[in-house]
Amino acid sequence: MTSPTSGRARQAARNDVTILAAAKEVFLADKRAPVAAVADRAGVGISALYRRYAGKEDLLRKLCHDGLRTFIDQAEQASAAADDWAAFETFVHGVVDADVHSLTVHLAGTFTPTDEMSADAVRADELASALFERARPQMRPEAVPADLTMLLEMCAAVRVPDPVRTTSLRRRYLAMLLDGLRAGAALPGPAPTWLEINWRWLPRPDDPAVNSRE
Amino acid sequence: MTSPTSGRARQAARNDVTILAAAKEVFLADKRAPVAAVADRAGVGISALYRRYAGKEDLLRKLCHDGLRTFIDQAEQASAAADDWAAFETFVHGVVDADVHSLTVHLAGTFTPTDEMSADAVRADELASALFERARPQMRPEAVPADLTMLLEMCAAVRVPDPVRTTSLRRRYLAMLLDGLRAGAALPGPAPTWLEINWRWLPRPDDPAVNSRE
DNA sequence: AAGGAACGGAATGCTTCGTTCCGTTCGAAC
DNA sequence: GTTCGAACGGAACGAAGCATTCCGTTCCTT
Repeated sequence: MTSPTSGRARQAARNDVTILAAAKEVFLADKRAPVAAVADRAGVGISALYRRYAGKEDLLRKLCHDGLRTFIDQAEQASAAADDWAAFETFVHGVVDADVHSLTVHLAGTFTPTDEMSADAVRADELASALFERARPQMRPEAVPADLTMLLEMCAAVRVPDPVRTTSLRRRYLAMLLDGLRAGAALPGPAPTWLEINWRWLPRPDDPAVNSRE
Repeated sequence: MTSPTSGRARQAARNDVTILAAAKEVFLADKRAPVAAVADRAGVGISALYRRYAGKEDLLRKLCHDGLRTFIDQAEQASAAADDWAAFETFVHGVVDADVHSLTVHLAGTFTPTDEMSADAVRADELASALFERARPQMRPEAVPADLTMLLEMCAAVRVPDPVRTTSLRRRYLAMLLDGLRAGAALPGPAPTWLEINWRWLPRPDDPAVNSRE
């Protein structure tokens, strides 16, 4: 009962992860993709999906929350490293490789977050900031934790049709960014504010011109 | 006749640029925005728009081509600088500030390009590569011209609701990227190929899972 | 005063998509 | 072997969104 090794229940359990994986792929490629695309990608019917989730928003929320948890896991694991810069680098690599940023940030605004998600978001922020602060002595002086979000955003923008190459290329440009984060002349302009970083999560002020709908 | 300073014709001429500017703003924020959003932003009716363009695709094409020409202009102007790195930096700054990259790359695939556009695209590529090669001696050895496209892509990913701040923040991260482009340890993985850079322009192979529809 | 270029915006028809519904399948229990 | 029902597949439905068209109005121009 707890672990059916065959039969219908087993297949259903397998579908649980298949659907989630398909959803991740599909919505990573296009956050406005139709639900049917997820079912197609998973090789199941639409009803298999609606049996598990109350609606599209529910699925999106689940996906995003999972991403947030992965983010937290990566941060906690990386925190164990003794070397400050190595801990930071391990963390960032983990987040970029898992494409967690797209999941948590690009999907923002497509659903209303639960209280638990908000709490996790705060915790994720704390962990990431702590990691950042540890590595900060080795960075240029104007760097702030909010920069991390933007760096991740920039890495997420690197995308080619082949997922493997996407990961590889992201590593390439992440290396450049981290080198750029460490040294060089003074950066122009003020650092990003908390509001600028988190605007996607804010309640929609019905400003169609400013709120990107992509 | 050639330059009416008042009256209806004058207003119409003004609308020409107003509509184009509105379209730029709107499609920059959301490449899948409805045509009506452009008219609203421009403060005109829909017919004012359809009087000027045969359809949405026509408008998109015009917008993208204008962006391409701006790109070429920036490259030609920057080429005049004597210092190789300064020329490259001026060029990149110009392109990033004008948000030309979004126009030319993010809009790719939303219309079928004209022959003239294709020719301009080749020319743009040549100019940019030439600028890149001039500055290359001051870069890390693995850097290739295709990296430039990716750097611009990454800068374009930096976006906050306020356009002014967006420009400012892009400058901030562009500075980091350029510092990262100049020195540091070896970059991981192979450089991007031409195909990886230009896949958005290729004819759609009807692969909904790979082709992002955003 | 007439004519018409330019326009505003409602109306139209089509496409896309989320969700529901119903008939089918097939492992499990007896 | 037969029955029961959880899990499905996928067509059908209805709501929205959107590109484009159409028609009545405005107001320069002559």
